[in-house]
Amino acid sequence: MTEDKNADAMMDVEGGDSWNTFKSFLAANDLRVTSQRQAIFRAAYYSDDHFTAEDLLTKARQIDRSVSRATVYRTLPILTESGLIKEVDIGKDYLFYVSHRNATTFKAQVICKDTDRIIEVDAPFMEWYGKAVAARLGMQVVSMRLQIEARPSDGVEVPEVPSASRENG
Amino acid sequence: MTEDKNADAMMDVEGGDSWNTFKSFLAANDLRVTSQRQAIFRAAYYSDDHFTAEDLLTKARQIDRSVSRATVYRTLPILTESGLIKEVDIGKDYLFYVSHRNATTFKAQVICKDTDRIIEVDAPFMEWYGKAVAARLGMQVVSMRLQIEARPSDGVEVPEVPSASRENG
DNA sequence: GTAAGTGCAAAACCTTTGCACGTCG
DNA sequence: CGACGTGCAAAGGTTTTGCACTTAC
Repeated sequence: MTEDKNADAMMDVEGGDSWNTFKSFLAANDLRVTSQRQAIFRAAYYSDDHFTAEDLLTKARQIDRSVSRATVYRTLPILTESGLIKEVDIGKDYLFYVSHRNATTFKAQVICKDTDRIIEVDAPFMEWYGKAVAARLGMQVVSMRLQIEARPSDGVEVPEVPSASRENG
Repeated sequence: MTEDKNADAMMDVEGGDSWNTFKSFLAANDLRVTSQRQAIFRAAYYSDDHFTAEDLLTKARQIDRSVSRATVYRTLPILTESGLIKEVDIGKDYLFYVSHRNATTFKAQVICKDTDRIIEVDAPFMEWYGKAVAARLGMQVVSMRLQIEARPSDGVEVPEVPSASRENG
């Protein structure tokens, strides 16, 4: 049940057939295509915002009732390793994730202390800077994160950014 | 027991009387000076490396046997709020802390994936960069972190840095 | 003397894991 | 049909908390 055509139908919405990317990744790693993985993939990849494992469980269950928490936790590493989503650790007790659609350059996170909103900001310069810092220590960058906790300046209203938690730099 | 003179005797080792700073902070916040807090302060502030809560418990107990895990966890926020130590979250299940002696400029952390060592690196430029990024969103920086996971470049031996996990930039 | 601090052990919380059953290929 | 995947519930591991006792001031 939940034939491929469902996912295939929406695969071109974002311009790339990411569903096929995912299926290929599964095949390449001798992993099976299950209805649960498909539901979790869809819920995650087409999310417009940062989400937690619990969020993802809820969304995936709206697609396929049989999805369990354990399977969500077991599928998240597959999605991150396939590059379809990105893990975002902002130092809370739980992790966030974001769909990696369109992501090309390095992103920093601005975390609003008042609203808890996470804003992904292009910071291409950081890629160079990180490499330089690491090189000075004779090391190669594996990964990197820049996070800025901030709050609205006095008198400035936080703008509503409907369905777009990404900004350009 | 454990008279003030013990702490007072070592207070000038690092050039500032941080013990008095701590006592003042406690007084200013209507908190009491206890032997456990003194032991934890000493174990934390005079640490030469990043340490966990568990590490701190062990070290503090070498100074005062009566220190409990609960008190360590209850004292850590006091130490960070007083500015004597700094919390370092590198995304593991547990937090690290570093003594904040000498710390003036913004530091980034380079985390060696091979050795798990954390190296504090001066990155004063980041202070400006973070402010600029936040300002563009109409926000003010509350705090910031730049972390670089890296591993030794091929053929490069990681240098031993005895009693100094801080580097200059 | 009284309010604050402490130790102990249990609770909390997200995430992982063991096991028996289900299902993809 | 056999190996991989899943759901459930219990376990894990760090940090927090309730409670009765102790201690600073």
